[in-house]
Amino acid sequence: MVISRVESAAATRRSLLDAAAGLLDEGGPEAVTLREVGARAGVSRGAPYRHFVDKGDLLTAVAAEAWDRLADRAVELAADPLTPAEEKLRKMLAGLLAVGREQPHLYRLMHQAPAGDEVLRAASRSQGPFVAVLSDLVGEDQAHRYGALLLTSVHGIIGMEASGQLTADKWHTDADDILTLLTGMIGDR
Amino acid sequence: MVISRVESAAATRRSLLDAAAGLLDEGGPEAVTLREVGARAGVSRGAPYRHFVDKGDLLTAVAAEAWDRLADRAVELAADPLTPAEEKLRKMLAGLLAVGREQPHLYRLMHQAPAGDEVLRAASRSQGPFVAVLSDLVGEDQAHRYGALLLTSVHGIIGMEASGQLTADKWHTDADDILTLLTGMIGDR
DNA sequence: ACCGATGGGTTGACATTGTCAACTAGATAG
DNA sequence: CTATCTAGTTGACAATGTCAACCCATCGGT
Repeated sequence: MVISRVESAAATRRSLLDAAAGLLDEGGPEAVTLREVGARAGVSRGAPYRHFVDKGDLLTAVAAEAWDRLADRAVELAADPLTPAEEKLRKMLAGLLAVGREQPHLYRLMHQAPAGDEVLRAASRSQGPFVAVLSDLVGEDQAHRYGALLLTSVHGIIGMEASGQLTADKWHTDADDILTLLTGMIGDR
Repeated sequence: MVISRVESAAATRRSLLDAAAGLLDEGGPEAVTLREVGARAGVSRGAPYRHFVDKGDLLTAVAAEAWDRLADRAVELAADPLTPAEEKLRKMLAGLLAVGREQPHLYRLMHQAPAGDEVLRAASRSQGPFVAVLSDLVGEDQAHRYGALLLTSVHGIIGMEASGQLTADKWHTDADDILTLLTGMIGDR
């Protein structure tokens, strides 16, 4: 197999993104240095500048890809005719929760303020399927409102859990309990 | 007025904290360099090390002070016998929202994960009055659950608002609307 | 088959920054 | 009055993001 120039360049770009994401997961934002990213990708410290305008641009791309993965799963889920709407909703929210818990640094990066255009577009892509599922549950006219309520709530749960402010001993509750409380209140509508 | 050595040291510490908070507000985390903090406080770049173990410790102190200010207001509010419970609740949540909107960098710092002991203690101090107010509204047995729900929701609203993901044109709603939706649902209990 | 151009990659260099060690000097205790 | 303590300063150093100059393999046109 012969690799063309553009193919090898694309491969390097992929390696850089993976290296940055890996370092972020393992050591947090501090651990993501362009030198280490380059080394892990098998190139030198200056190579990233051939693919990203600066470090921030690289991190933006990492965040956008993470949002895209979530959006892909949301689209996939929404299109599935077999699973009931409630389960779709639960799985979508669980996907967010999973990222927040298993890749907290990546999750923080995805919400870094203010998000660039690329990130916002990727993040918005999951809105369609999300609202569609909610329409089946609470009606089309209220879907957006409840969607916003659910998303912000889950985001808040993840954030406060990560910072150690939401603990079972202090609040006599936990993330799952809050979510059932919330979805229960919505279900009553 | 004669100033003793400890008094001047305490004054320097105050200046350092104010300088760091000011730089954070004005230019974000990037703008907070120990050299600039020192300059703004009228001392040199090494002076902060006489009051804080390192840069992180200084920022932790800034965050803890911000939480303490909120807690002071919460205690004050809860003790006021004139205002009704609903208004107390609204004002407490509004206080959080105000910090998130007017001092977004400070707000992010306050939730930086994982929070140190000092920050957690300061943040927890407002829990008592907050839950107390909620007890008047939803009963003592449910106060903690609804408290956690409200806090996480507000936190999520602030975060998604700050990152530009919660906009009126995308969700046909806004922070206030979500909050009234939420408090309305709670009021029905 | 040659050749100039293009663009990915490397390396040297520099400014910024956090941090430490050695040092100074003014206040304080005895 | 002296010894001590300690807030504060300064020089130095390593790490890091970034730019400029350079190298060279590939590719399109002739």
